[in-house]
Amino acid sequence: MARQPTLKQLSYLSALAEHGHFGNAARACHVSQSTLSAAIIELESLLGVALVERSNRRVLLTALGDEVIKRSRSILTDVEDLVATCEASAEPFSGRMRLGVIPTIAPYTLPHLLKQLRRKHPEFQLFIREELSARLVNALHLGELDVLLLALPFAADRVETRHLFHDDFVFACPPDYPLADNAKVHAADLRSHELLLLEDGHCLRDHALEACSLNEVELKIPYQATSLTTIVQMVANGIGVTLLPQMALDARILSGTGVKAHQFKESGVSRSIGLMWRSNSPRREEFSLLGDFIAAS
Amino acid sequence: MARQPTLKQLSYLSALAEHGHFGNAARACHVSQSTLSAAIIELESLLGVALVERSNRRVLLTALGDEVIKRSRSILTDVEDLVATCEASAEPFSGRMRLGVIPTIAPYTLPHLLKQLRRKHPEFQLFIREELSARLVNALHLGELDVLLLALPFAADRVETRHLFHDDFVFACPPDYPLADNAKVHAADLRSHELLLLEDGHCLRDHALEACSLNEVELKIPYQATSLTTIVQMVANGIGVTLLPQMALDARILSGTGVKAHQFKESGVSRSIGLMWRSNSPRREEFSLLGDFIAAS
DNA sequence: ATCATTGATCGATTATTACGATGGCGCGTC
DNA sequence: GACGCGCCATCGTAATAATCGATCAATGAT
Repeated sequence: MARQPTLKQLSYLSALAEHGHFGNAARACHVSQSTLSAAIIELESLLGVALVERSNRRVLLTALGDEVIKRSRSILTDVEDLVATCEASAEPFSGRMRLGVIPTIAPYTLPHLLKQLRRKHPEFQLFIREELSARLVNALHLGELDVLLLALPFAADRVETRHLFHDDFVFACPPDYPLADNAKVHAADLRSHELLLLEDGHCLRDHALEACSLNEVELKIPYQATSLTTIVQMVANGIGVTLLPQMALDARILSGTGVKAHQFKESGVSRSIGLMWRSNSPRREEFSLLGDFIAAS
Repeated sequence: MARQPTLKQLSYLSALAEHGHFGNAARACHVSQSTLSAAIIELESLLGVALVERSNRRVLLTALGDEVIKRSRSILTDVEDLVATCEASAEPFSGRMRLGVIPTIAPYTLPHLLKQLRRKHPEFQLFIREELSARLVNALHLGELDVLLLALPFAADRVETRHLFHDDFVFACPPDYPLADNAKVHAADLRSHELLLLEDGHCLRDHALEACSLNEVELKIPYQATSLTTIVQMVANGIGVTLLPQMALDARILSGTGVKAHQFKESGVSRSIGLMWRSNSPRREEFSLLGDFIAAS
């Protein structure tokens, strides 16, 4: 395997080509003339070719030297770009980050969040991936994602989580449902309704039931949908009732459907929204700052 | 000025990303694990960012690390290309060379020479510049050219020259000129003819006169042309006679014109064709080999 | 609980880089 | 044509950095 020239050698060569003079080039590089001379000699010896032609009056580039200079300058520029990229990423909200989000959060939180991020931190590149919690955690451990935005708790090893805010559940029923407009419902009353829920795998399902202290087996669950929007349509058509997260309502998921929403009499009927990252991730503070940002926006 | 990462560090990082394991990567780089570990730490410290995420089971790349890896690989490839370019140029006839040629040689020698070069040394890139000797020497000293192919002698400082071969002069006259077909002419006889020569600056003019031991003032020179082809046309039209280099005849400069060529009775009526390069050029042997090639072809 | 694996750390050694001083060469000058 | 000047190469030495083997600490696996 042939040895490689040093970036330092290449930059010295570049300076030499620019100044056409060993002494001046050395001064520009903040090294002694002998150092630069030795570096050029070493470089030429390494490459096995003559790059510059010395004379007492000036220094000339060989035809090959010219080619090498061009390549060297390109390489040096690339290295500087690499460093600049890292420098830009050194401060929070200026690099790139891969965020996994579950489907019952993404459509309701991301539009506003991304808009705010773009406004406050235009350099920040946030890549989004929307999948079920289990898949997200898997991707997290595979290193495909850096941090997850999901509903907690969700069992996972070697991770840290941070709670951001609570997202209340509300009771959603058809327009003609026998319930006064401003009435609040009891979580326990759900047992007597045809409850529409998302299909297995969506944590919203589990969290909603748990928040209401309900057990799946004691409920009538006629159908399982794949998205909250679908469920809302089904509720609007009188097929049943459901539980919706407040953030979906805030995002106007009910607008135009006539479906009525009722708060629960009990407090704490909610899910916890939080971040999750690998416990040995080197970007913990940055994730934490992202959490602050999400909670605040 | 921010410090630069080392190519070694970048290659270690690349190996680490490839193997996902410090020990294996170190083995692949033929260094100890501690060395590679220290190098990565140093690199991260230098860039001020976390590139890899360590755990006891595997090594994961940060999102930024992924970006850095991509850039690093590109840089490393560029460096390898640079080295390869030089290696290819290390052996003669495989790099690039800038050759200056005078107008009274170029059209008659280059076609065949370049064809042979391409055949024997397809990797060799020879850049040609055609100008008068004085300009070529100037360009040579400016470093714009590496070597010249011209007629010798030509006064110049700090150069070395090498004679390659003699190029005989022949006497060229109109078809109806009063001279037996196979007759040879005396150089001294030129005094009585209307002699057409190239304009000032062409060394052919001086060399031709000197080869014939003639002085410009004792000749009838009705017109000065800018190219041998033009002169031949004028000779064909009966305007006068001229001296032509044998290489031009070999290149069939007379074909179709009816102009007759006559050798000189004297031997040594010729010009010397040779190479010239800066005396401190580092490619002397290569120029010499090029000379061999030209003389042989 | 114990063990195996892995990356980080430590101290010693070696290799590299850098410097100032000096030498040698080519060019211009007197 | 001898001299002086400017310039790059070389040398010896000092500082710096790279590398190694051994060991430690942390983390999963058994």
